[in-house]
Amino acid sequence: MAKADRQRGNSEKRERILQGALRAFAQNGFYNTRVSDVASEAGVADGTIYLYFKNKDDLLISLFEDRMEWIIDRLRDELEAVDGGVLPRLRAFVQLHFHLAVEHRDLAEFITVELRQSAKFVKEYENPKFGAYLEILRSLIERGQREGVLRSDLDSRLVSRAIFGALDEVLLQLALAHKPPADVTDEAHQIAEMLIDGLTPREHHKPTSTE
Amino acid sequence: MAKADRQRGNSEKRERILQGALRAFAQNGFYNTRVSDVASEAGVADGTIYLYFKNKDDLLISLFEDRMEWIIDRLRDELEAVDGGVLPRLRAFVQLHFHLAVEHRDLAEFITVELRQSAKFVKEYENPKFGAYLEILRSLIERGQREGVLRSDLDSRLVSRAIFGALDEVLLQLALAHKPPADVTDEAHQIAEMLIDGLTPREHHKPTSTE
DNA sequence: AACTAATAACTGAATGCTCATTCACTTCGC
DNA sequence: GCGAAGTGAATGAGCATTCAGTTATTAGTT
Repeated sequence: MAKADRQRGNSEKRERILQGALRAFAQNGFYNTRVSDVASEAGVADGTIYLYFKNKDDLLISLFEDRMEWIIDRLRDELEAVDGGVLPRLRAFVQLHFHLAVEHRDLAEFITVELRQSAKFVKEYENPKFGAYLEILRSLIERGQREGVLRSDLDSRLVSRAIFGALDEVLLQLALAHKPPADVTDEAHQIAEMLIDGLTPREHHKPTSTE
Repeated sequence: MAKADRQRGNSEKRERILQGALRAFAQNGFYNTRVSDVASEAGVADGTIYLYFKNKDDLLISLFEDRMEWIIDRLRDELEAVDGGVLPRLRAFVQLHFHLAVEHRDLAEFITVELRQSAKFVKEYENPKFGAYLEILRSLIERGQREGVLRSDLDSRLVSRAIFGALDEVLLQLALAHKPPADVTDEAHQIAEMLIDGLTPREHHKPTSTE
């Protein structure tokens, strides 16, 4: 059990550091956070961080990877648990997105604020996990299009990006404004209805095929 | 004309610095840009920047104010020139948003990437210009709701944020991907159609009033 | 119009501060 | 008592900001 303990000890400390980094970055942003801030937030010495991460950039990227993976797993699991077709799942997706964020405010602030920056400026980092997130949404939309419950004249990639953007922006407000859960459910509902109405088929969508 | 020349000379240099800052920030982000980078981009000495701006933060904020004001003025002007009701204007708004961004890629990258960061971390800066931008959209939506061409069961503030988010996220991709203008028009069109279909009234929106 | 002086605009090397990162040393687990 | 894990003071690089010195502009005087 020695090995297992070591393992556990190791990754427990790693996790503590990640948690400290999350709190610190969410509060002050990556560039305004000192490595020593993360260290004291995590209750370790400055040097310890370098036993688990190559440098400050690596800490940021690792935090992304780790937390995004967690989010994606939860989303996937909870979506699969939703019975019914594409529309209920889309609604669930929006609700989940918002409620996850409210339950984990630090995480929400971190991701909404740092995602763009980091994607662009942390050299040679492609952010594959964010791609996976979008992919969940995209495949859901494509399925809806194939089944005929969603209009097919829109590009699924484009639409999923637009939806993500809408959610993300509204989220940013929610996270910063400390809104109560009831409001969150309501706002999520409104957004979901708007998006779904925008995506369900209507007569005028195919003016060429008069058949 | 001596006085006028001095004036012109002054603000021309200020503008040169802002332009340099825009290019530099768009390329490398605020935190990865040295003041001396801005200086050389603008063709002035490092010290000169401090004759026009209090410090690096002030330069960032001034750039926001200045460029946002320019954008807002253009949006307002061009929207007023659109005849017809709310729907054509909404469509025009989306097209304008995208085409402005493509014509001014640096500006688009700067705003999409730095807006959130700055809003949150440049102390005591409330970003009133961004509020004015959202307000244009919100008042357009409210008018549509009053006139009955847009559904009234959604909060206009929430919706305008969601729309901004959707546009902004798609824009980010467009700006980074260097897409040709034809694609831009098409993507703008798709987004506009989706949003408008999501916002126009349908029977099921008021299930309580069976009347 | 030429000269002078006063003022404003500009310059960029020097200053000093803020951290990320390292490493000689200590502590822990076995 | 050995190897791994952890520590935190010391190092040094990077960079925002300053300011003594230079150059351009304007106004005043003859």
